[in-house]
Amino acid sequence: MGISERKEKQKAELKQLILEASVKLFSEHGYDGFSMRKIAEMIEYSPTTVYLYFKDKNEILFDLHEIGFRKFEESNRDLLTIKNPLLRLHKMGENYIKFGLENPEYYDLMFLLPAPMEFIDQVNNIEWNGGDRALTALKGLIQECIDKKLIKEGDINAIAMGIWGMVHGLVSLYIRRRCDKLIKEEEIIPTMYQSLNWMINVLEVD
Amino acid sequence: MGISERKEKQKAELKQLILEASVKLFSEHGYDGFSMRKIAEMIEYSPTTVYLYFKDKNEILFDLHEIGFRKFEESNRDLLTIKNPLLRLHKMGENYIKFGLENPEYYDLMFLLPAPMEFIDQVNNIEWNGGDRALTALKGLIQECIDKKLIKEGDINAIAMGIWGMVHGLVSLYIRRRCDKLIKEEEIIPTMYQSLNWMINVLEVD
DNA sequence: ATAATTTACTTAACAGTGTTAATTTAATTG
DNA sequence: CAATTAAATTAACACTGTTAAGTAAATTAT
Repeated sequence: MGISERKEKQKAELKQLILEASVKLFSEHGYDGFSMRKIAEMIEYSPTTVYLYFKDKNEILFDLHEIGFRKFEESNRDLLTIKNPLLRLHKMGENYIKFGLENPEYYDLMFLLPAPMEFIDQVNNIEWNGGDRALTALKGLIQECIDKKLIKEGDINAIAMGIWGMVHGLVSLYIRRRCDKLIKEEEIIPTMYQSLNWMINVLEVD
Repeated sequence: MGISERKEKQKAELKQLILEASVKLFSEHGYDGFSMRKIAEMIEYSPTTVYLYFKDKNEILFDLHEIGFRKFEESNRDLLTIKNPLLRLHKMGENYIKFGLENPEYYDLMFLLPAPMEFIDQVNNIEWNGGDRALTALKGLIQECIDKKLIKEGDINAIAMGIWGMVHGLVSLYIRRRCDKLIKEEEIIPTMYQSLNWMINVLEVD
């Protein structure tokens, strides 16, 4: 059935086209500038056509958030070359901050906006794989540090949430503009890395 | 001029009425359920009347965010009884988390939503006093801890941002539902306090 | 006391949003 | 070539924030 195969391929292509337009629209104009009607306009279809390929706006935002996670994992590939787990942990934190600063729109979607989680709630039997992979990686690395007695012992979950919380907190305070009213412009980003630095230092076993 | 005085008082009263309706609407239904038209309906005026008392929606949200800060400062009054600065720092962190968990809508406005910062940008000669007071208090406390050699030395700004970042990160991951897909429901909140606990412990000088 | 003016508020409208139902157009199958 | 299926569209609903224009009442001036 070559004909139905080609049709499916075409359907997949239009879906891809919608997604690509969405990526462009979202990464350039963020959540506020993002709308179903604008996507339709970009691909030169009527707004309702988009609904033949995606259940709703949240499904598109969920897909975009997954693209963000893949981008994030990509940016973490260079960690594999670092042997020392504590050093790797430090670098992982730096990468996290760097990713957030360089991809604020994706970061927003991955960790700040309600949309992707709302989609997960609506659709059954679906997990938050992106977040799960990230946290699992972090916990594995912390365990390694503890095993090699590089950092002080403690509950893995608490340590992981603490470290994640801190870098996430820094990035999201920055993205949501809670820093620029309190800290001199040119000192914000250096301070963020210094904070991470300080934390890695204090948790290091002497 | 008793007559114009009374008129001004009436104006102030309606402004207050709008604000009270806004508080109720926002704290019960959050940002998504909040609209100018709904406020108008609540106070039984036309939607455009609201614009005679507030420049736009962002001004109302800014005012609400300030109410949130006052509520937060209120909840921190019990800190004054604690003599030991490190203990006070710990308790301040706990209060921060507790406030976020108990007042997620206010927290959203104070630290997560763009609206209040957008208002500050639009209006000239206005500072983010709420955030400024909070960070100043935190930095003062950290300085006290360092002076009394209770915690390891380091750059005050970096330490303050690190601690704030961490508690903010934890609370905002919780509010934006990034925890419940990764951690067992009943373990989330205890883990948050454990994370704080762990951080206070590692930064303590031996 | 009556006319002019200011104040307080409303109606109507614009330009947008997500989404659904009904309808048309095009392609495929019988 | 007709019947059916698939794909896309138009129209509509119920919202949103916000502005311009108009109305009614209260206040001030003559």
